[in-house]
Amino acid sequence: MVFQKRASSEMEACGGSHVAEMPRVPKSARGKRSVRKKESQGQAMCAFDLLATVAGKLLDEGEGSLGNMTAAAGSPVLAAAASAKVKQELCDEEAKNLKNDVMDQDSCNESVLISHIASQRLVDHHARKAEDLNEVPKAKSEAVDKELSMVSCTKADLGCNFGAIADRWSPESVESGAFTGDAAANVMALAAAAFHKNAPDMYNLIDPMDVDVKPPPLVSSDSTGEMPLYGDKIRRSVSFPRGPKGEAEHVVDNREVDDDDDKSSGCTHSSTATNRGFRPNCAADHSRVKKFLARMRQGDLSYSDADRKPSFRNKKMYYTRQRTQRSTFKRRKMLDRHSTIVSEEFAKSNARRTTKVTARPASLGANKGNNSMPFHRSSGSNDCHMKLKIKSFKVPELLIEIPETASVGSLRKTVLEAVNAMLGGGLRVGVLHHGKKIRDDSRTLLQAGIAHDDMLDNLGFSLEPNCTQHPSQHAAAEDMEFLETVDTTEPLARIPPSESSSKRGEVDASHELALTPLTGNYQGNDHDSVHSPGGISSAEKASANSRAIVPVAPVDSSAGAIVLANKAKRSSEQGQRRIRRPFSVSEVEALVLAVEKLGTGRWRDVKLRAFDNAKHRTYVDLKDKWKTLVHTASISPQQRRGEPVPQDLLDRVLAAQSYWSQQQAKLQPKTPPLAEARLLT
DNA sequence: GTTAGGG
DNA sequence: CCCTAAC
Repeated sequence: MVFQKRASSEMEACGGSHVAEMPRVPKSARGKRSVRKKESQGQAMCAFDLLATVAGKLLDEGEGSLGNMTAAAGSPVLAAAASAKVKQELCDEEAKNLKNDVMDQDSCNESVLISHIASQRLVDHHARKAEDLNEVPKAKSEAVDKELSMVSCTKADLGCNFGAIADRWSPESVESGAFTGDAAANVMALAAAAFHKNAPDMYNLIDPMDVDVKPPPLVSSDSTGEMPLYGDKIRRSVSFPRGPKGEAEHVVDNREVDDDDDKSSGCTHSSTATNRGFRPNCAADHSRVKKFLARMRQGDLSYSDADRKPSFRNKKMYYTRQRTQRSTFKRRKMLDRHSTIVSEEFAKSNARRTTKVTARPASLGANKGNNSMPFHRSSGSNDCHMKLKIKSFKVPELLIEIPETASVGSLRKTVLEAVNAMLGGGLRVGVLHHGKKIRDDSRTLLQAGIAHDDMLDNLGFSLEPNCTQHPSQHAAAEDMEFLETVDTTEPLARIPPSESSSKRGEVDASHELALTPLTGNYQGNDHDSVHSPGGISSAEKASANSRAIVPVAPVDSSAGAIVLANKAKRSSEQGQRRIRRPFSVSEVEALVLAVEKLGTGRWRDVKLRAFDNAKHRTYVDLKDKWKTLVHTASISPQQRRGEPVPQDLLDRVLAAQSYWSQQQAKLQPKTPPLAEARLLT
């Protein structure tokens, strides 16, 4: 039941006009999870524009979900009226069939509706707060807090952080920066503006009292589902370098929602912001609101059960549809493991005085659905537009250390500081396609391959530290692999960015490893193959990374990411297939050299010897590559595909293969003789 | 954790 | 590239 409703809601969210079949994206699909495109016919819009669009949407979201609350707060009458209206809406909703609603195209004043909902929430919030103050003293409050701590960082926590962060931006700066400078800067500014406005309310929302134990009727459950900024699952991960402020590292213990596709709790609303030139898709938004309402009724926005009962969550997986059996299985497996980890961590934290838990990018927003922000960008031209729905944003991982004896409040504060430190310098938005980061802003969406159906599930966005200002952070966020394994050992020679993008380049070159022609050691950098249209797949790196560390969703390394919903880690993402990364000639050369030296049965050594730096190449990959090389060398040049491998290299491949095969054969015979001898005796 | 080989 | 059996 629940699932079905959700499913339909999901589609609504994508746009009422959209005809069913919205392939569900495995969470794992990094690039996919965050954004979905609806219709696309022509894309003259370039990636740069896309960023701006996203920024605008982000702002809209903020205004819609929080800004209105501010207004309501200032006017009791308005709030009351809004309250009544919201309730009415809810009632109506009850009686309607969701699917039919999807087709309802007349109602476009979503902003109004949202406003009402927000108002209602605010009213409820204050009412409850007052109530708690009078009737439920500290005892209860503390109990609640405690509970929250167990559940880990809550959504509210993250929300708080964001609010604070946003607070650091001034509206003025936002105004001036909007759409005039660097796309990333614009996005940041807009986001900041949105958050800034809501900062006060956000703080209110995070008030301990706000987390009412008793789920208030209807709109009430929002206490947890409101902020799209938070996660609910604890997860361990890699560390994050100190913040720009030079503060000590922080460790956050937060949870991450196992962003199940069908599970969502957060709710972000969007509102029209015509003054910025953006106009949400009325039909889509309208239905989104309905979906939201429906969810609230179902209590989906609550963090209760699902968050604390892994088993329950797993069960839900059975409802995940449109997924292959295989992926489903994997996913389940992953979740199970994840649960285990979470438990272990809890145990550890209880056992030790100081816990050091790395939190994966908390899924900031509520899980999906509600965070979605379908929007439509209207430009004067008659270009075909793409409709995108950003389900979440990811933020870089944080490492926080805090004594167990610390209070929840201090934890909150610590997290806040960590986030501030990380994001204080600014954010940039990354655009991912098929898991690869698109670094060339000048390319059009069409050129970047972001078009039509394929991108529906392959386009993603991520919030990243602004490397320009905080290189260290960037490194951490974008290339945790390096931090973990390479940074200190590998020669980090910089190579000029090969891209031609005018607006970028500030960031990318930083972690490029030089292709040092050492003796057969392919010192290629992990990013070598990535550039414009397909930057390296941070996703892949992330997945590989997380695989090595935790069975959770991979962190989009390239971006820090607080995915509003991810599970983020990408979480999902573990099941995601790694992106294909064809071997370059230099890599082949290194491989051949290593195999010539070591033989064909020592892939691990080959890896260590020649690809120790290429974190994305596992020894299995090398073995497979050798296999294909041998095959390639055996067929006619006409039958070969892909980047042509120099014939001389292929010849060496055959020679080496032949040589080592013989060696192996020579060793084998030794056994038979013994056997024979045994038989004879 | 590695290897080897099929998919 | 993935997956598994086998070690």
